[in-house]
Amino acid sequence: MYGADMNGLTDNDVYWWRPLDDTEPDTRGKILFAAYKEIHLNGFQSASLSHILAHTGVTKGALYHHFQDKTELGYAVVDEVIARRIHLSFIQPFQHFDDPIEGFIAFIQNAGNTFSMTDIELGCPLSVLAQEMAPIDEGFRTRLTAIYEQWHQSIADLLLRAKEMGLIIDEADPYTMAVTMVAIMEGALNAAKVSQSLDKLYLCGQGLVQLLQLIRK
Amino acid sequence: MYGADMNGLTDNDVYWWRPLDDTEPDTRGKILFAAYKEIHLNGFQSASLSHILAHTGVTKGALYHHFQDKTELGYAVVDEVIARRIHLSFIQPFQHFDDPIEGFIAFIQNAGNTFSMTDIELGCPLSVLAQEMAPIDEGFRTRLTAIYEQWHQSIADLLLRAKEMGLIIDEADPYTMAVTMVAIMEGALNAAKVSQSLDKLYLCGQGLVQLLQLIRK
DNA sequence: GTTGACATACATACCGGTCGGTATTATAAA
DNA sequence: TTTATAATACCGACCGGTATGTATGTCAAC
Repeated sequence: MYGADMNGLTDNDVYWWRPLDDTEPDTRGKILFAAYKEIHLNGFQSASLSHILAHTGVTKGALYHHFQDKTELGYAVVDEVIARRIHLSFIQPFQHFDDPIEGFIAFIQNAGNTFSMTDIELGCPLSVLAQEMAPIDEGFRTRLTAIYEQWHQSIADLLLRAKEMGLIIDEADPYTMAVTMVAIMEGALNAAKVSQSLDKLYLCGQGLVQLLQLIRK
Repeated sequence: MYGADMNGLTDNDVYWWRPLDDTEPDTRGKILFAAYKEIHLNGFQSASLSHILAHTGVTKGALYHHFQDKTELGYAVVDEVIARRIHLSFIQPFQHFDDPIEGFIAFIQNAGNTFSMTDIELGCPLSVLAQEMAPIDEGFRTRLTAIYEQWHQSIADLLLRAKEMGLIIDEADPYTMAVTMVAIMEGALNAAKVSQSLDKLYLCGQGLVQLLQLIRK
């Protein structure tokens, strides 16, 4: 869902949101993206600054010039990389469907193709960080909660539109369904990650589509 | 769902499956349970053997007498603590419902009461370990996959029984629905953990109950 | 007197973080 | 246009602390 080529962005440029000319060294950006990958693979606590530096060729002095400490680097990864990826892959696309339910179903059915195997192996970075850091660092927790809330709200908005168009049954509460559907998507990615295959992801996709069809009028 | 007093077991004895007399020192068991708690809180990689030893009063020599290394200790925690907790809380109860669907719904509606705040804060230990270790250690991954597979299968069995009893619609495939429903339960716990409240858990519970009622005949 | 169940002291490696120094660029007075 | 000054960007050796893991010793039981 935040696949390697989604939205025309690749792993190497998805985190840029301001134009850069070639001469600009952009040490900060290099650190940020290397940190994102290291954290995605190892989690925040086990992420090694030495590894990040080794992968970038940047020195420790440069890192501590741009970031106060490891925690602030982690916060920056959440704010500037993860939040943006989730927004681009899961929030923005849902705002432009003509038929909300049809669009949602098509999105889910297409989702399986948008994943690289790396995505499956490493799972959703939002979920990974949330599981690890939510209980032990309030700064991470509030940031991650805000991202989830945006996600829930965007799906709820979509279902509300569907309801106003008379497309879904009255018993389906948009926000309740939105939270449930996000849970399915995250649970699906988790299951795929553990089993290291797409099978469980497809099954959850089918289950989610079936849920959408069941609440359809 | 693996709440503090679930199945009449508490955090302090849920991991015992063989009787012990009072004189038996059971150093291994003490290490095992302390390691479980440390791993549940910090994850495996950040779990500190020194912390575990400090909490138990056991020495390093004893630890390395009973376990080859940290990884083997982690495997033992999965095999002997986590697998058992999941089985007791999520698998065993589902095998004794007279009416599968009614029993399932009652289980979900009651689930909110069985959680302690610690459960919410720390999340599902199965999910936590899976997210962290699946991509980087095959021994963990296979063990955790096996637990998930049992869980999926037990729900699928329940839904198959329901189908044979003519309780659910033909379009509902038991295994597909089972995987989806486990995804909802895990996603729900994750959402509750991040938001540090039961609200999202209840919403997902409602969503799951609604799904069950929609596939009902 | 051999084995199992520990206890203690130590070895080694890596961790995040600091700090004095330097190269480059920007600003602006002379 | 030159030159003084200041801020920014970066370098890398070093530090204290903690991590896992090991080597050796003790001691009770059979």
